[in-house]
Amino acid sequence: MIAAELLEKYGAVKKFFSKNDIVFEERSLPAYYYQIISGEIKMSNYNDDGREFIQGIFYKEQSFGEPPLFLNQNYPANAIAVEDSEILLLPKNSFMKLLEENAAVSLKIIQNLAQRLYYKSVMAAEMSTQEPEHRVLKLIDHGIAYFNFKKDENGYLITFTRQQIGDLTGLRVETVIRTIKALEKKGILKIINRKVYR
Amino acid sequence: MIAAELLEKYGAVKKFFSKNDIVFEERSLPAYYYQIISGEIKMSNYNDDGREFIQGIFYKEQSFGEPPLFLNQNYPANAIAVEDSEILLLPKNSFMKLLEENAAVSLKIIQNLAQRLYYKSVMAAEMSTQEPEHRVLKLIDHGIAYFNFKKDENGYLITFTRQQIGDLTGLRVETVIRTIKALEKKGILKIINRKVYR
DNA sequence: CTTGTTTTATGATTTAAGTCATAAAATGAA
DNA sequence: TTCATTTTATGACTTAAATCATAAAACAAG
Repeated sequence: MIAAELLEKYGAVKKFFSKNDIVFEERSLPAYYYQIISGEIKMSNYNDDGREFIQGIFYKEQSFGEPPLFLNQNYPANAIAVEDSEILLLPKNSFMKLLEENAAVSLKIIQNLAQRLYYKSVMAAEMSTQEPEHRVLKLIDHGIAYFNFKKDENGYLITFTRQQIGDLTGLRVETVIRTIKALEKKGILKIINRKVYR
Repeated sequence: MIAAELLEKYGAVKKFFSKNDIVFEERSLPAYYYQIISGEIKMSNYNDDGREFIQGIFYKEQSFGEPPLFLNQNYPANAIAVEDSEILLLPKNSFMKLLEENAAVSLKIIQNLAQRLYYKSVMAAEMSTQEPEHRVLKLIDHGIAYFNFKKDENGYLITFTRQQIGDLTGLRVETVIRTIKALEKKGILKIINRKVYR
């Protein structure tokens, strides 16, 4: 996350996206640095038969879509507003200038990319083991650490839908539903009127 | 990749690893920046029942293991020499100093992390679609672009074993063997005395 | 308040990849 | 050169998750 004032100083503009609006599309070329002011953005792919895979979900103060921007490569996924969102857009050239002139920001970017790479590594290993219970739990535990899940008297409320969990772990909804029930039976999760707690 | 002279100027030392030597272990804390001079290093996880998942394979001039270094987190995987290798090791503090004093290096690091994140994103989407042919082909095509596969009159020679392809894609050897045969039958790959060409 | 859509839920069935067994080539070490 | 190990290969069988069908509850929009 880069301070909003700094981004604006270099010419970033605020843009509003309604729920389900497309921020950028797979295979298009990056032109901006994106940082969320408010709302929720998901990055996802659709495979040939329309099945979705969610690369990640991003919330306020988080940036997304930098890798292809730095590499001059096409986006490997779509970015879509999950709910009404405000995003700061900074054109690539201005962003690179900002980086050059503010050394501390580079380290922030590095740490952010490192964090995302770490998540991908952990999830990749987990997804390859093929055990739904493992996959779902790892995702949930990662979510607690890095998404904005809130804790109350029942534990952390997992704000992902079963469908989203499926799209993030490569499992089908039915499998996720059954897996979550199995985890509840084992006492690892709680289900309180359909909401999942950990 | 950072110039060897620059690394040495900051105190990097050359270390030799024999085939199958461990460079670092999962769950240990990072202490060095690693850059390969010669040889081949794989990063991989072993799940509860001993099954391996290869996060990546790295060759000369490439660095590996930076994300946990930047995050002060435990390594999520092991690094093992696939063959005899020489590696430059630079202690974390010196590495951070090098970064501070050499702005251009930060951008290199960013681009390198971006590249790896890009690969992970593409493979994650591919692995979740569950189609072995897709997974294997994506891996091979990525390998052609970023690993050192050599082209000859038959096309690019894929220097991964079936087992490695399996460990990189989350498939079993038998499935990889059958998948490669199927891809050959479709004319997408060539098999010339057991070697795979693309 | 009603209606359409999304989310959660469950049972029955299918299927593709995993597992198991076994072996021939190829490779490498002694 | 021989022997052990790794890699590639194939067939038979099993199994776990996907698929298909169907529905109730929850939620959102008009």
